Amino acid sequence: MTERTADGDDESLAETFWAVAGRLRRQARESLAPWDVTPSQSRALGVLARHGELRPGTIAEHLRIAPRSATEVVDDLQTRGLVERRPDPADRRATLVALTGEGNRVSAAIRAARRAEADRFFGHLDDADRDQLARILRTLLC
Amino acid sequence: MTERTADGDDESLAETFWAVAGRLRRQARESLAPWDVTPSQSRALGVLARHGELRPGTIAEHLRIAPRSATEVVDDLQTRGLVERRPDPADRRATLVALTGEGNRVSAAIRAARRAEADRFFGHLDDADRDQLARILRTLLC
DNA sequence: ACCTCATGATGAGGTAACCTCAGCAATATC
DNA sequence: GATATTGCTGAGGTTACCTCATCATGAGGT
Repeated sequence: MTERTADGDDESLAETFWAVAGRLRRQARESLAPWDVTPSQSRALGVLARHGELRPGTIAEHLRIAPRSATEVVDDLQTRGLVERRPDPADRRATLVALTGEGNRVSAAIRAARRAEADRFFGHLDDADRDQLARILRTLLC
Repeated sequence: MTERTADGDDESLAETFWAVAGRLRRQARESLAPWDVTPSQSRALGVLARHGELRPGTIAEHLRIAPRSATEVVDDLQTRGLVERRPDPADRRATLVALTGEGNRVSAAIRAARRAEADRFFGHLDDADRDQLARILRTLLC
């Protein structure tokens, strides 16, 4: 009886926001399944695809995570053969991480899949709402 | 590739969404620090405060997580003395989870803190945008 | 009464995505 | 040269989930 669903719980904007985040997260994970790549790995692939070879520390900055965490993501991508490390000729402490051929292919495929996924997810909105949402979210980022 | 943003990698709505999510998450964690309660625990406290005593499975539904995961959150809250379990008189398989006195106090304090936090976070928006955002997010939840 | 199936909670074990702290090597600075 | 800083990584921890198997109980049929 009454409402059984969780819909009664969005008393605040934040709650609603998190509910949406959960959905989006699940869907992202699902849409990445064909490549056996996790969301955070795919984010790192995206950064590399956009910026070319980078040091782990720089990847960390782009992903807004701790340097140590980037090491981990790079490790995972390397064992999957999607990236390779090579010494940075400019600084022998440093390492450069670059996409392999496979990494480039997978990264491109994922990019397409993510776009499709976003279309599916945000497709329930009309164009005006999508624009509104984008604008409001950007406002929140200051 | 036409990237405009120097340090922001937000090429899509989804990226922007996750950037906002990250901010919100960090801020939530911070604002909960005084009570040594994690975000997921605080969400469970909120559900209990709003609905009164519930079974773990029902809490799971409200939080949109697996029943087993609710058991875990309840465990944590119980060791912190914020909730207690008692047998459900209506079904001997089931357990009811209720806030303790302490749980009620903490839950109320957190509720206030979260409201303050949300005001701070979403306060950059004017009323119209806040309404828009809430409406759009609810649309995304179907 | 008995059998079967569904349900509620939980034990065991796993995963993703982070974190900090300490240490090593190389570089920069004085 | 001595010292501080930087870049990466090993070790180990945390949060918040998950699935699968198990056990007791409940509901329904024969």
